[in-house]
This record gives sequence, C-alpha cells and structure tokens, in this order.
Amino acid sequence: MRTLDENKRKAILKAGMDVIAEDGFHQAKIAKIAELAGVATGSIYRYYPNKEAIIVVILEQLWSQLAGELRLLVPRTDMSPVEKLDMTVDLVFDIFTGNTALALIFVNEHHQFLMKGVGTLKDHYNDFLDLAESVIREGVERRVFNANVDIKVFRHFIIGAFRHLLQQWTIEPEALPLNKVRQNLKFIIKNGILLHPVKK
Amino acid sequence: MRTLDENKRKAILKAGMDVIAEDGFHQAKIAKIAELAGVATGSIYRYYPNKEAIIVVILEQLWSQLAGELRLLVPRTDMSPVEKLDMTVDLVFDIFTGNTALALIFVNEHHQFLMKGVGTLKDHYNDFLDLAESVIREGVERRVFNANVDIKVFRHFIIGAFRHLLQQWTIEPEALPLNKVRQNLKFIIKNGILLHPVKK
Amino acid sequence: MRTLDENKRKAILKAGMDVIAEDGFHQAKIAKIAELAGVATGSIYRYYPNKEAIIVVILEQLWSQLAGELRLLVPRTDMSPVEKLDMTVDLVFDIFTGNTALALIFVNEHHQFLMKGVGTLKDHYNDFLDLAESVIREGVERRVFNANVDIKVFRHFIIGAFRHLLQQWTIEPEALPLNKVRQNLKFIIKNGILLHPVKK
Amino acid sequence: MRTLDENKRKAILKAGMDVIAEDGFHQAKIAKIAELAGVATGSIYRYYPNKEAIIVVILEQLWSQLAGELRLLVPRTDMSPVEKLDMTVDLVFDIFTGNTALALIFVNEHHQFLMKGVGTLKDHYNDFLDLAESVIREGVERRVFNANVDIKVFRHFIIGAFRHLLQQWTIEPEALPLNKVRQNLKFIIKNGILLHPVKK
DNA sequence: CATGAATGAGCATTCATTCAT
DNA sequence: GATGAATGAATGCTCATTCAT
Repeated sequence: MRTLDENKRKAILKAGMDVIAEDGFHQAKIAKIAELAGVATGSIYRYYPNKEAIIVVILEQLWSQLAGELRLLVPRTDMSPVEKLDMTVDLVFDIFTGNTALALIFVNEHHQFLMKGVGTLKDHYNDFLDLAESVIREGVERRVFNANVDIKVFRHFIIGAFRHLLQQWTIEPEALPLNKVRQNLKFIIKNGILLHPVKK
Repeated sequence: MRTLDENKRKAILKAGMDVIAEDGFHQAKIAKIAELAGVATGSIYRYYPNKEAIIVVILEQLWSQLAGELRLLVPRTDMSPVEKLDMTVDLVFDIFTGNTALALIFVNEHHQFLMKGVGTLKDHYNDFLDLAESVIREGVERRVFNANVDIKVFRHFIIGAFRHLLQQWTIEPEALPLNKVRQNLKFIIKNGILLHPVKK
Repeated sequence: MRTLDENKRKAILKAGMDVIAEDGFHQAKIAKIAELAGVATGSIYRYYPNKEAIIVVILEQLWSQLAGELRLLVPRTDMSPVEKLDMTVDLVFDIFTGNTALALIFVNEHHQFLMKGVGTLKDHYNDFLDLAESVIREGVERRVFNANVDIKVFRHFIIGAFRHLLQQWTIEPEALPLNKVRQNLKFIIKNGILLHPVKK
Repeated sequence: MRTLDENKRKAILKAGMDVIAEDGFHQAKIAKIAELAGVATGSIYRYYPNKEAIIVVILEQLWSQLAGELRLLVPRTDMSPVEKLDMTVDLVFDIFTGNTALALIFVNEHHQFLMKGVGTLKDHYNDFLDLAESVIREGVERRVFNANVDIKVFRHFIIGAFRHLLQQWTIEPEALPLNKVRQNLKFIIKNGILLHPVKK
C-alpha cells in the first residue's frame, strides 16, 4: 500500500525550489527545505533519494512541460514559422514570468545537472530542443528563415540570450521588465541590429 | 634577499585556473592547486590571501584586458560601427580561443563573483560593458543600428548568447567550432534569422 | 521520537571539563572530548554550538551554584558576619574539593572568558561577588570588620589568594591539603600574620 | 667573533614583552614581534631559539632581579621583620608599577612556563620564594608573626592575592590605584579584616 | 510511515620554524 | 650575520545522509 502523501511530496518540491533559488544548490540545506515544507528532515528522504533528486525533478518537470506545449505547437498548420517562433519564445517567457524561483534555478543550476546526466532531465531538455529546432527547420524549408544560419548555433544563441536576460531580470526586475525583454528578444532574433540589413 | 617570485605567482594563478575550471570553484581544493603549481599548500597564501582572491584576479585580468583593447577600438575613426561591432566580438572570441579553462571559469563562475562585488572585478566588467555600449550607441546615432532595439537588452542579449555558445563549445568543441560560432553570431546579431526582413 | 539526551549533554560537559582541565582550552581538541564522552565529533555540536560554549556552561554553572548558595546564606539572622565569612569560604572550598578538573579550569581559564563577556557568565560571577561583598559590608556595619579596609580590594584579595592556593593544590595536593589551606586562609583573612596586632 | 647585536637582542625582548602582554603568548605572532623590534622574522631566531625562549628570558630576568633585591634585604639587621615584610611587598609593587606589560605577563603567562620547567626560571622563582620565606621565618622566630600560620600557605596566599589584584589593576587602573592596593594589601596581610582580633 | 538525533568525512587557513640567498 | 620566502602539519566545524525509536 502506497501511503506516501502526494501533497507532502509537492510541498517538499516547492520548498526545495524556493530554498535552492535563494541559496543556490550547494548552499541549500536539507534542514531548511524540510522546515519550509513543514516536514521532518528525515522525511525528505522518504520522497526523494537525495538532495540532487529534488532539483532534478524540478528541472525535469520544467522541460517536460515546455516540450509538451511545444509538441502541440509544432504540427499546427494554421500558423506561419514566424508566428511559431514567436510563440515558442512566449511559451518560455510565460513559464518563468511569475516564478522567479524557477527562473533562478534554470539560470544558475540547470547546466550542471544537465551535464551530470541524472535522470531523464537530458531527455526532456533534448525533446524541447529538437522541437524548437523543427520550428526553425520548417522556417528554413519554407524560405522564411535564412538557410545560412546554422540551426544548432542559432538554437544555443537564443537559449543563451534568453538565459542571461532572465538572469539580469532576477537581479533588477524593474530596470529590465520581462515584457520589454520579450519584445526586444523577438525582434532581434528575427531582424538583428542592422537598420538596413543586406541579405544575400 | 629573497623576493616573492612572480613566476610562482603566475604558476599558482595558472594552476588555480585549471583546477577551478575542472572542478568548479567550490570543489576546487587548495591542496590540488598547490600541487599543480609545484608549491607547498601554505605558499599559496603568500601570494593570495585566500582561494577567492585567485579566481577574482583571473576574472579581473580577463575584463581588464578586454576593456583595455576595446578602449583602443572605440575612438577609431577609420572603422564603421558595424566593423567595430564585429571587432568587439572578435576580441572576446580571441581571448577564449585556445584557453578552455578561462572560458569555463567565465561561463560557470563569473556571475557569482560579480554579484559578490569583490575587488575591482565589477569595475573592470562595467568598463567593458560601457565601452561595448558606446559602440552600439555610435551605430544608432549614425543610423546604422536600429534605434528601436533597447541597447541594454541588446547588450545582455549578446553576452548571454555568447556565454552559452561558449559553454556548449567547452562541452563539444568539435561539434561547435568556435570559428563557425563566431561567424554565425556576428551574422545573427546583425541580421537576425529572417531571410526577408521587414524593417520599419 | 528521539530527543536530545540530557545524559549525553552531561557526558559531553564532563568530558569537556576533563579534557580542558588537562590540556587547557586552546589545546583541548573536540575530537578528544567526543571520544571521552563516547559520541561522534559532530554530535558535540548538537548540544553545544561551539567549543567555547562548553567551557562557558561549565563556568556559568559554577558561579550560578555558588551564587545560589550564598544567596541563602546572606539574609540569615542566626549567624554572625564572621560565621558568614567563614561559611562563604567553605562554600567555595567545598565545590572544588573532589573536583580537581573544575579547580584547574577556574584557575587557568576563567579569567579570559570572563573578559570576553560570553553568555551570562559575567552576570553569575557578579552575583556571587555582590553577595560576598554584602557579607563584608554587614560585618563593617556591625563593627566587626575593619572599616578601613577597602571592600573592593579585600574582595579581590581573597579571590586571588584562593585562586593561587587552589592552583598550588592542583600541583601538589599532598603538600598542600585543602583542609589545611582552608583553615589557614580563614585565619589569615581574619587576623593577618601579626601575633600582636595593633588596631586603631 | 661574537657580532650579535645586544641592542637588537634587547629590542626583541622588549617587543616580545609588549606583544605577548597585548595578545597573550599563544596568540602572539613572531612576525609581529619582529616588526615591532625592527628586525626580520628570521633574525629573531639568531637571538632566541624559539618563541618560548623569549618569554622565559623575560620571566627569568623578573625573578632574578627580585631575588637579587630581596637577597640584600634579608640579612639587614637595622629592620624589623614587619618592615622587611612591607619592604618585600614594596619591591614587588615597584617592579610592576610603570610596566603594565610585565605585569600582564606575570599575571597571565607566568604559571604555565613555571610548570613546564624551562630554563632557570624555576630556580630564580624559588630563590625569591625562599628569601621571602626567610623573612616570614625570622618574624615567627622573633615572635612577631603568628607561628600558627603555615608559612607555605601564607606565601602562596600573598602571591595569589597580589597577582589577582595586579590583574584587576591592569583591567581598571583608575578604579584600583596601585597605591591604594599596596596599602590595603600590607594592612590585611598583617592585621586581617577583624576590627577586634582575638589572637590565642 | 514519520521523526530528528547521530554520524564522520572533508578542508581552508594559520604560523612557528627553516634555510636559500 | 641578516633576511623573508617557503614550508606543511594541524584542527574546529558543517551538513547530507542514516537509522533507532
């Protein structure tokens, strides 16, 4: 009989998210997470095998959700590649807007756990990347996006730009409102900085 | 009279760079740095007051050098804003090409020490950012760059894109050769992804 | 539910007392205290925040107990000031007789922690001193003790004499039995060394 | 040829006295002593084999000097035992008045090095104690001092009282002027606290 | 299942002393 | 003799994880 309390599992995840966002993964103390979740220290280990598992689940859920939403977007025939690209950006912005803690974790911790290859995190992340890539590819095939731009580079380009902007936003949210960032980001990735571009 | 050996100081810095790049700052052990540098543990502390000072000096030198080079570039009248922008990107790429360890430290550790506000790191970094901004501004004023793009956002945009691409490069250098990255980056920030951009 | 074991807390205190008495506070090693107490190194820190706290509690208890006993003695109307003075000396001798370790800690370490002003040590110590002073004062008021002797000096005088005698006793207990010391101390503080005193 | 500079030797001793008085022996750093003495760290070891030797020499000189002065006092036939006792107290007070650093070292550090039995410290100290004892003994034999008081206890009694009063004086010199202390000390050791002593 | 007390490996830093110059 | 750079042993404390209750 499985009597583990799913509410408690979620409470621990939420507490873990807040504490890790605030203190960073290495500084985040299990005892503090337990206290915030309202459970005993030892109880954490009934729900998660170790501290790492907590953040991995957080990140897995993040990319799993984004991949899921993008999966619905990709095959739509009622949208142009440009609209899909904009929409992809919106998906990502939306998930972090209003969840600063999650943003901080993505910004600061995501990379190291991706590298470690723990759990299914890499799979979910690659799912998302592949789907995003297919959006670009469709644009290239339909001669809307420039075929000279390497898709792989472009993909990393956007993610990196986004990550850093998000990081700056968590530092000074007023100076860098997400709406402005979102709008500028969309514009730049499509048009670049040149006022009179000369495409060949 | 025996004096502090500047070669030893450099050896420690180099060893610190390698170990920190490999293990990350928090996991980097002084004993390992000392061994790699060929000095005794305690000798580290004759040259640097603590572990943090080592990485801070590494980062200060990085930005100090970049700011120095950019400072020479900015006032040049024989180059167009576009050329200056390309050149700025080159400066940054050049310093990391052939120094994977430095790239890793920039990618993984720079942010936290910038936030801590230790030493003159922030000053050097801001110097660089301000100079880069003036390149953009000149382009806008001379109606080469699009005035509708927020300069602050654009700046973070490039840095973030660059940082992430660099990170990916350290992971799989063959799949993402820096030359290709550099070329694509320059292109995208100038022209965006659209094949037939519609500027207003 | 497992709770902090008060027996363990006492065992640590006792072990701390023995090790600190033997090696001195600065040389006393936490690992040695833990081993003597039969607990793990880290367990020490569940009961006491740091090494200093251990000795401070030891000293607080010492003076707290002495002040408590003296507090009962001071208001008694069935005893003369002389009897109270003798009794005060007895209180102090009694607490150290049979506890060489405590004596050593008082003799060697008390002063520095008093100066540091950690915890409530100073309060308890001052309580004791004030009560002792009131014994003297009563004697002076009732014209049994000499008003020409400065009470403050006299107080330090006794404590110092006692501390040093205690120190000697810990060095060669046989050559300086506490009973003999106690008796002589009582005599000298009352009568001095002169055979035929000439009081004015 | 002995070319070691005796002025330098004295400068080190003086610097050692000041630093040890200020920081305590264990916290006193050789580098700080060297700096204060105006010599290089390594030079200290040309004059003293190790840190301990410095304080031992300081204490040896102290007791050697006191014993020397007392040695002249003891055989004098023009003074009564009471005068000699007073004079002995004066000798000791005089050496510390105006040398707070030496007082602090005597108060805080003397005991531990006496115990260690390093150098001739113990000999000089015992010389002094024996001479002081002979003063008392003379008083007892001439029926001026009370034979019932154990000389050994009395000796420790005075030293302890003195040490503690000196310690208090270094803490709050204004509240406890040495003149007042000296006068009270002399009075108490002779007459005790009783207004109407009843000697048997 | 829940609890929280117990565990113990792990590490940056200090500083008396040495010794190459 | 003088210097001061180099050495490296030594230790209090943290905290993720375990496990007795």
